[in-house]
Amino acid sequence: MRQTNRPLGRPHMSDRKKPTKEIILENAVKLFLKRGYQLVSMDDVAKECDVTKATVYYYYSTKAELFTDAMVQMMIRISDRIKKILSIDRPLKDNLLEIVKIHLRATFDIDLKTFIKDAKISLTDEQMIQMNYAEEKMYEVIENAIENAMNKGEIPQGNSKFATHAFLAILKVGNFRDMNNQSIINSIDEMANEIVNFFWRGMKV
Amino acid sequence: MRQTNRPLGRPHMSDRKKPTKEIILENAVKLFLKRGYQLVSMDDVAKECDVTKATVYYYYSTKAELFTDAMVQMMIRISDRIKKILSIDRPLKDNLLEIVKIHLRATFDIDLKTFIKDAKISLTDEQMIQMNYAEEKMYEVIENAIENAMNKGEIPQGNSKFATHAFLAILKVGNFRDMNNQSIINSIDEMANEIVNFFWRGMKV
Amino acid sequence: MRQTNRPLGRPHMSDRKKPTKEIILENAVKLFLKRGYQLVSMDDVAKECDVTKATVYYYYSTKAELFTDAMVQMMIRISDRIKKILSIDRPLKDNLLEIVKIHLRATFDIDLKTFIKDAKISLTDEQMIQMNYAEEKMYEVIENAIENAMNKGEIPQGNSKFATHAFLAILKVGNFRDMNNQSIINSIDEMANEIVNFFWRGMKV
Amino acid sequence: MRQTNRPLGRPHMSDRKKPTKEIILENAVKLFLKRGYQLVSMDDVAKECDVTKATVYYYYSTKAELFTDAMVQMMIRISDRIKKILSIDRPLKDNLLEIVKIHLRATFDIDLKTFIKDAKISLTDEQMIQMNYAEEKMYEVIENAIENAMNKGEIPQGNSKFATHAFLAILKVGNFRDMNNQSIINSIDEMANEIVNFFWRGMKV
DNA sequence: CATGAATGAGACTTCATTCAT
DNA sequence: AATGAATGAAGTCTCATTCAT
Repeated sequence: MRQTNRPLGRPHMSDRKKPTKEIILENAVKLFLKRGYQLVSMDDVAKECDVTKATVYYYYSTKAELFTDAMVQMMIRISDRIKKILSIDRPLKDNLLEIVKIHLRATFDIDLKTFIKDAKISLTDEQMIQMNYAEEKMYEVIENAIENAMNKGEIPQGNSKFATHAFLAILKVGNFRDMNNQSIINSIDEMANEIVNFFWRGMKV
Repeated sequence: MRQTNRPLGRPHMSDRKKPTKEIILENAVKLFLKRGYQLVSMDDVAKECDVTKATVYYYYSTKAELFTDAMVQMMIRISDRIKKILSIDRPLKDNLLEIVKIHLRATFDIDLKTFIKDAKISLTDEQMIQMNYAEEKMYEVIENAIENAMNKGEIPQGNSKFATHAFLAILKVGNFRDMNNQSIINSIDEMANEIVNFFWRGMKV
Repeated sequence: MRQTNRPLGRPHMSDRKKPTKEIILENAVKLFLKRGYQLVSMDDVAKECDVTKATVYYYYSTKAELFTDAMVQMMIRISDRIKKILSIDRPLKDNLLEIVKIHLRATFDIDLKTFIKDAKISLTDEQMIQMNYAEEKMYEVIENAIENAMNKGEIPQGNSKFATHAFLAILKVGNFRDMNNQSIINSIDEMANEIVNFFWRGMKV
Repeated sequence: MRQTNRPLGRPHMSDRKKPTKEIILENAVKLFLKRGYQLVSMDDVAKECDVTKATVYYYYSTKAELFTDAMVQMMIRISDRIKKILSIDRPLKDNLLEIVKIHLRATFDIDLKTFIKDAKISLTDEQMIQMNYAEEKMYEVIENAIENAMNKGEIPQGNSKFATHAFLAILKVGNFRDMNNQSIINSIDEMANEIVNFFWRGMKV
């Protein structure tokens, strides 16, 4: 007779322990996004993962490397999400609206440039290149969609790079909170509309 | 710590011109803007001012206090500059263009929110309030100008707060640099025009 | 006609400002007794006196000197008080009882030796000698009274130095407070009696 | 900071015998007893143990924690020693005499209250509680022995707490040294006798 | 694969003291 | 007589990193 209580067959995904390296990376992403490079110590990461600092160093030989990996991985994930939305075949404006809404619902909002500057002195050139590359890729996804729309005549021809960054910039208006932690417009849907409409009007001749 | 053999005590009044406190504040602003809160040590500030750390502490009893004072002072200076430009009696669009041009010529560009988050855990509530207040004042200057223009019919009535932050957001597109440190549009004047036009179109019905 | 509101005659004692040096000394005594040598800074003393640190240094060229003066002055005051009580012509036991009661009512209780050790490394030999001298004088007052009583036959002949220190030691039992800040005996009078009786019995053959 | 060029990381296990934590605690006890809380720096402790400051912090995350642990451990050791002596089955007076002799031979003598006050502002409530608890336990050992003797009729019934603290107080007379570092009674045995006899007489009706 | 132990460098802060006015 | 400004030395604590096991 079987003695153990383990169910028959392959264990559920959740039962199998995730590789430690992944655990570390995920927690690192979370912590870095919340507090920034300087305010996260390797000890913090270790504690969050329930391993020792030495274990973190076993997988990532410097904090800068962990940061780079964490950021790149995050940017890739963001790129993928955006790409997925933009691949839906409907007017660009609808897709952008969707992106804005998702962004507004997300809990974090950082300014990549200021954010990375915090880590810059610790990063090697190679690491900077990796991050920059991932960053550009992220922008390209949107840029391509805009160029597409321009070619299709959805929006007038123009500087797609400028458009991309203008879009990303206005996106952040949605994250603004005043002294009393109040947003400019309370409803997320209304805010999203306002943002996309503003952008859309800006793009027109 | 300083290595020179400058004697203890107060130096002859004659050889210093500006009050030490001012010198410290100015250098602090400069350093904080360049590197952010965490990456500037009180020693850095002291060295930059050619005084000892203890002297810095004589005037500012904590780093957080120095930071707060530095930021508030900077925001007040920015407010004043913007106010001065906006007080010129000509179409708002022209004034905004001027602001954009000046901003693009300035060397620094920081994201206030991300920037302050870096210092947040060290700041007292009182200090946060001071900074928030100075920040709001800064926004109000632009907001008032926009409301004015709305009332005059220069631009359609609308959410002036949203407009203000949209303007400040797009402003930053001008500071974007890609992997190769290239701006999206090379000429400052062209970029300024693009930015203001984009904003202006976005504001229209 | 007189214009001022100052009353005729010599001004009240309170109106005349006490010499700064005295103010400093008094506050120093107070602070040192409360916190000990190390935990009182010259700044603390200055603040307490509403003068600047430099003023304190004007009168006392080092912290050690201020401490020494403060302690000596305090010990002299204590000697005087004890002397006054002991000079009353009644049984020694009654006088001791009075001393105990007064001591128990006082707010401070320090162990001189431990207390001075805290300052020792900063004190010059000369300063140590001054303090030791004042300390011995303090003990002598009691010692003399005990010797007197021995000569008068009030108590048996014996080692008067031992007796003095035994008395001072048991005195401190009255200051003991347990974890919950409770004294061993609640009523001061009862405690004083217990102490003196214990001492008195101890002195008997 | 240590100047030697000892390589980073953990040294070979072989060349160290006692666990580092123990070494640190022992040296801390020694130093704190000699100089008190304020006058012992973490660097002092580190140097005494021939490790770096960082190592001390590896085991004790604050100076207050190290102090607390050191004091508690010391009080426990004292309790144990006293308990051992008092457990010998002979007249209480003989046991007390033994305790006094051992105490007089020991090199240190501190006033716990004054001693702890020096550290108090740095201690957490929890740490104060730990120390108070250890202190009370120490007193209880003697108190119990006294109560026992009272029950056996060796000494008259009375306030055992008062008796305990009276004993500990007179004990300190033996540690008194005058200006010239002279004890009141030169021979330790004589002094011990004098002390115990004084206490014993004091206890009698 | 993972960890416990150790370290060097550097951060913030305090403080007794000095000196020109 | 009093003070504001400045300093050097030291103290507590943090942290990225290393290494033997």
